[in-house]
Amino acid sequence: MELRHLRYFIAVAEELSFSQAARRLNIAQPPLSQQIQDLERETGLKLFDRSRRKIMLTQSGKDFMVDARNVLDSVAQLERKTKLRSEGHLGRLSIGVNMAIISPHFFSSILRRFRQRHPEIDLSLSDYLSVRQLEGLLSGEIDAGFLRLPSQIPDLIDTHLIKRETMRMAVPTGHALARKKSVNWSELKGENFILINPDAARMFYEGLYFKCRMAGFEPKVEQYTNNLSTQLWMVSAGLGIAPLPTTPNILKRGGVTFVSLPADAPVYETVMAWRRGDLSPVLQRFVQFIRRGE
Amino acid sequence: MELRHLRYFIAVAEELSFSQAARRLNIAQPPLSQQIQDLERETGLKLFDRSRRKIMLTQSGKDFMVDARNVLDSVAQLERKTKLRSEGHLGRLSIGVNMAIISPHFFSSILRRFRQRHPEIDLSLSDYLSVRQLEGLLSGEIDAGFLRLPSQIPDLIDTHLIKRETMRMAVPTGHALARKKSVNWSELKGENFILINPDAARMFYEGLYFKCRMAGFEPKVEQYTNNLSTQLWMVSAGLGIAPLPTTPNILKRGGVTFVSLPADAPVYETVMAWRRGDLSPVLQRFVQFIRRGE
DNA sequence: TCTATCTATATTTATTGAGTATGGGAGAAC
DNA sequence: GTTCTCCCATACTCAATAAATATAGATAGA
Repeated sequence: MELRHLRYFIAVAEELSFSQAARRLNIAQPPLSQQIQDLERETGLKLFDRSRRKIMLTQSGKDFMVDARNVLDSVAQLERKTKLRSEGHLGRLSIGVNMAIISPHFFSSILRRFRQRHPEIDLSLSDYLSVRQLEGLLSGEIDAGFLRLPSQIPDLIDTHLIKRETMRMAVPTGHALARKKSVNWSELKGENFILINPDAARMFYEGLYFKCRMAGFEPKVEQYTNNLSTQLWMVSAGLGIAPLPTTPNILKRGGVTFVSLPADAPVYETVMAWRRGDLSPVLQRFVQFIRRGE
Repeated sequence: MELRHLRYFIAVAEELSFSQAARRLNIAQPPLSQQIQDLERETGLKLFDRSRRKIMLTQSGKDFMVDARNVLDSVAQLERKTKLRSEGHLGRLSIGVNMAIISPHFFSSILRRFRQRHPEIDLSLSDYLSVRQLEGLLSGEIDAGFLRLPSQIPDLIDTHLIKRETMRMAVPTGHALARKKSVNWSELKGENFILINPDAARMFYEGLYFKCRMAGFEPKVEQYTNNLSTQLWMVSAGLGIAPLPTTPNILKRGGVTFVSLPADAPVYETVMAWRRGDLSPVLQRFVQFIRRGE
């Protein structure tokens, strides 16, 4: 039994005429008669009563029509949903985001508008560190990620720049450096550095280490922390200084002063990343949506 | 999109191997690859990830599989129900019955056993007079009827004999004829006949009229009634005599005596009737069921 | 590096669905 | 009653396409 049989049957059942149905189906009448006969033979049911001039559905025919319609409806739904899927209007999208580096306002605004535009796309969010997101992308766990770009990034990842920030130094307000607008690399010699845990962020400090070494010293790390908040708290407590991007989320804090670094300071790049060559229509939509800044 | 595409797709998705799926489908591997490619082109979706040795379903593929299964399930259900229908195990059967002439015990016993044997067949019952049932059969209102056979029956009706009864005469107990075991036709001359309304039963009295005329008189009709009960009541009240079948449902009644008629008395034939050539599998089952006396 | 295995491509074959021509039967028109 | 018309069925041909065969390319494992 093929869909053709069911489509032809429904046409004849609705028109109650072979020739009329054939016209509607854009085929000649004889093959239509043939197919219906094949169907009747295959099902073992007499579907039509052709004894009179105007053909009639038998009871078997009426019963069969209910189930046949059911099949054709499910096919129509399959085709409808398939079209939506292929156009990226329907599907699922798993997004990773490092909430420590993305403005919640910016991010929720994006998601709100995207959900509004594409209500049929299921979004699932995960708060992951940047490195974890890259793993997640490669393993297929997430489809897109908002993360801070490490110095070198896998060849299999494509990115779109969201924000580019230069590095500044957070110093305790009472500290000698706090009185200056900007400092040279060499002036940082001997200072205690408070850095984010190297597991999560080592790669982000590579540029810093390089500059310091060029200036003739090795940065002295006083303490590693897990997050920006603790990092800033430690600075304000006078435990040391911390390199930070221009606009961290937790910006204002008593006892902390931000000092500019030379123009060749490392940059923080916040990007949206996804698997290079991932053709998922939903992802395409999302990337396009972000790229256009909608 | 054809069912073939979906069936092939499901096979590959389940086996996660083209060659394995091809073996299962009893086709060669190249046409299977072809069909899947056609499907991917038609849907605009990349359904499989063939980049590695072991192929994988893409997310689109997984989503598509849900709906494809849905379609194939509805087809399977159609085929299952169609098979049951063609074998007469599933369907509807509209039955007419003249409860005045059918033993309720006999009839309900039949229906109970048939329903037990064929729980998927919907039975609908209508209590109709015999003539009305014949109309109902011809119009398609009912599919089978239990009725008393008129003298001549349409050519388009097939019947199966349920019960054959000879005619007896019900007379008031005090009546002169009541003392006799049997009476001749000529002895009925001058008697008042109480008959069932001719609209419903005229044809059943044709044989009686014929015999009376042969015996040289025209039956004198005292009264027409609607049902056997009234008919018997009138006899017991002494208003006249009434021709009745051997075993009417309301048999015993005070003041009424049954007297035999000659051997050539008309017979009452209770039959099951259906449209000649009606191939409805459910009806076939029912007819067979009754014929076999199951 | 070689082999085995799996999928894709190219080409041929066979099946079958659709088209054309025609016949028969049932109402409708005359 | 006869003819006409419309509609479905049958017989046969043609064309589209699914499947088969042969083969190439790729990848993992020996």
